[in-house]
Amino acid sequence: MNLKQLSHMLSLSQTTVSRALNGYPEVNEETRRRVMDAAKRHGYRPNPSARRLATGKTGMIGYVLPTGTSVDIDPHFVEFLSGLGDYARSHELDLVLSPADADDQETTYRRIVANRQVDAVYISSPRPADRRVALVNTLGIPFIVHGRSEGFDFDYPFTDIDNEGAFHEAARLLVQLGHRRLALINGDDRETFAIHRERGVRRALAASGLTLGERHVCSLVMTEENGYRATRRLLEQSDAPTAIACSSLIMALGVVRAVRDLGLTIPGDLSLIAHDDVFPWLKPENFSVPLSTTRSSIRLAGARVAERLAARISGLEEGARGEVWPVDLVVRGSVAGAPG
Amino acid sequence: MNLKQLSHMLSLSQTTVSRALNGYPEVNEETRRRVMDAAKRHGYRPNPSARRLATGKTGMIGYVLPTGTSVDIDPHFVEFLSGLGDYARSHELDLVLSPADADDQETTYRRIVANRQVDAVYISSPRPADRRVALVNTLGIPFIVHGRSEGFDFDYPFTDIDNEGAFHEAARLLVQLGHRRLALINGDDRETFAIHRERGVRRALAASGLTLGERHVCSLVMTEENGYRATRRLLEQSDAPTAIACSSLIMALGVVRAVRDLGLTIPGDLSLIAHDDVFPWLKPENFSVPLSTTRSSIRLAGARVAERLAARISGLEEGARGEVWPVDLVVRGSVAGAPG
DNA sequence: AAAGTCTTCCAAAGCGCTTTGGCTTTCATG
DNA sequence: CATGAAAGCCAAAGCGCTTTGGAAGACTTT
Repeated sequence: MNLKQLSHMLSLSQTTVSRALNGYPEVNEETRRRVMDAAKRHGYRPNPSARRLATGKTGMIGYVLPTGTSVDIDPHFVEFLSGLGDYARSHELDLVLSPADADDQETTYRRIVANRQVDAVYISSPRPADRRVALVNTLGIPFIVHGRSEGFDFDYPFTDIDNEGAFHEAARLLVQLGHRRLALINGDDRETFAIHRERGVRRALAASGLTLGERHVCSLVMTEENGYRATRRLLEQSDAPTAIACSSLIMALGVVRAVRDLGLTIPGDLSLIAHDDVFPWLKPENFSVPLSTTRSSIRLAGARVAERLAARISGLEEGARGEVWPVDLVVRGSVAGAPG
Repeated sequence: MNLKQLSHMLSLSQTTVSRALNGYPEVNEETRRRVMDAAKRHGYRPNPSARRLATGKTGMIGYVLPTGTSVDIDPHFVEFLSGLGDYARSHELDLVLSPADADDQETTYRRIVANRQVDAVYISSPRPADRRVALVNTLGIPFIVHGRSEGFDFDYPFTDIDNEGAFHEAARLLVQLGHRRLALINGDDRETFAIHRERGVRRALAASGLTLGERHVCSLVMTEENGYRATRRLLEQSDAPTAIACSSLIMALGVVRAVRDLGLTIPGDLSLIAHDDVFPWLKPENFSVPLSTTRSSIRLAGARVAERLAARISGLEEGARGEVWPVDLVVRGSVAGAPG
């Protein structure tokens, strides 16, 4: 059932039927009702391919997925996706993932924009002066950045959490508890979130005349194994830290294992605070010693990004407003006063 | 730059240019070269929207993503996606995720098929007599099932791993080591993979005249917390098992925690084998006691599914061939002879 | 009553591609 | 030298929708 057939059986022109269906004003309400009715009864659904060709609108949002045999997709992605999908579903938006060589995403961005394959895109895990952000900005496609980039001479819309504030609070708490030697087990420090977190820790330490030693900060891909290694390295050095701030729950698993392997205890020998993006399958309160966390649901962020993308597509949102969500500090058993 | 312009500057018809570009035989090789050349030089890329309208082909594969505020996407998904994306990238295929109400995916399947939004779809985490499989089968869109459904009067193409064989081997090993009371901590037993795994364990036990007690099998969503709870329940009952087969590495984290909480040790008091889908961020050899596993890369499965989908789209693959991959049993420190 | 203004509808022109059906030209064949 | 086939090319008809530029009729206004 296509427009032609439908309009024929209504003895109306395609124009009128199209307009009736798309809510244009210049059609009699009575007629509109008839059209709507017939459309529903015959299960008419406009052919999206035809519509896109005519309008350029696709009803899809895009994401360029960095891939490669040695490239792993972050498990956070799936949680973000849950939220995004949740919103997208209720608005009949589809998400198209365009896999790209992790080292050459530009080609893919250009392609999906040139081809009008999606109405908007989002960018995640941005780095300072991220080329993708600059690119989509000049390409002129609506977009939202999940996280933040920095160092541009233009503004852009983003949704981020207050990583600096979160880690500032976490570090401040640890300092208040008497810790003097803090360490930071961070994610890849080429990404902005990691930079912000480090900044937060440093700022809290500086406020008490302390510093974050070179050898007390590790920046690694967030795996359990890296959490373990980093912790071993930290705790086996001469001025071992008495408290660790950790960028991920998964790494925290490794931290806990390392501490145990060394015959130490949490929080007796080491206090630990990790960032929790809220996974349904791994909860900080269920760690052998309940883990203190800075918490922010990445899933909610996904829903929010989808919402903003939809708003930008339909012209309801404009400008370059960046929003920064506060992060909760949840104190549990893994922190205590500094030993000794 | 569109076809019209390109053909105009080549003083050729759109027909010829189109055919030259698409590799049709009825065009002079010399001409084809000229066309190809000009196309490349001017960066001509056929407009996909127009092409889809004309051909019906989209260059996209689809996945209906079950969503809902209380629906969590499985973290395995991201690994599968890595593999899928990896293959898709090298073949210029995009993946469109269509979020659907988890309780009504049919509408969405019908929509994407009716609208010709994708060339093929895949289905994951199938259940016995899964309605989605029956649906796409009747809808006539090319598809591959990742995993298996059962109980149909038709065959369908799938790629699955030998879950039954894997858990059969695992259980057999445990029995050989003298264990008489095995338990199974399984995933959601409405899904085929869980049923197959249970079957594998039962078969191995039966071969030695043993059985899997009702109270020795747990079917739960695969979270750390559920792994913990199941283990507590199992080990605190009168005829506690001396060995556990576990369906996921994430649950195994909970198993280990519960064992520790109870003051027991692995493998002294309890032997443990878990299934490993191979996550880059959590490795069985890094468990406090290296974990024995049945291993199969879900990422490779993703790549394979993409490959088969591409083959079906282009007509290279037909029929309903199901393929079942063997699973490796990797023995590490977490298994030992039965205590006592 | 003439002139303007809405209201409501339509024919037809795209959107950019593929494909059908045919038309030349060339060339081997009898 | 006529003939048939093969090679190489093209005009035009879709694909199914939106949108432009009217046009007819009803209704006010002067």
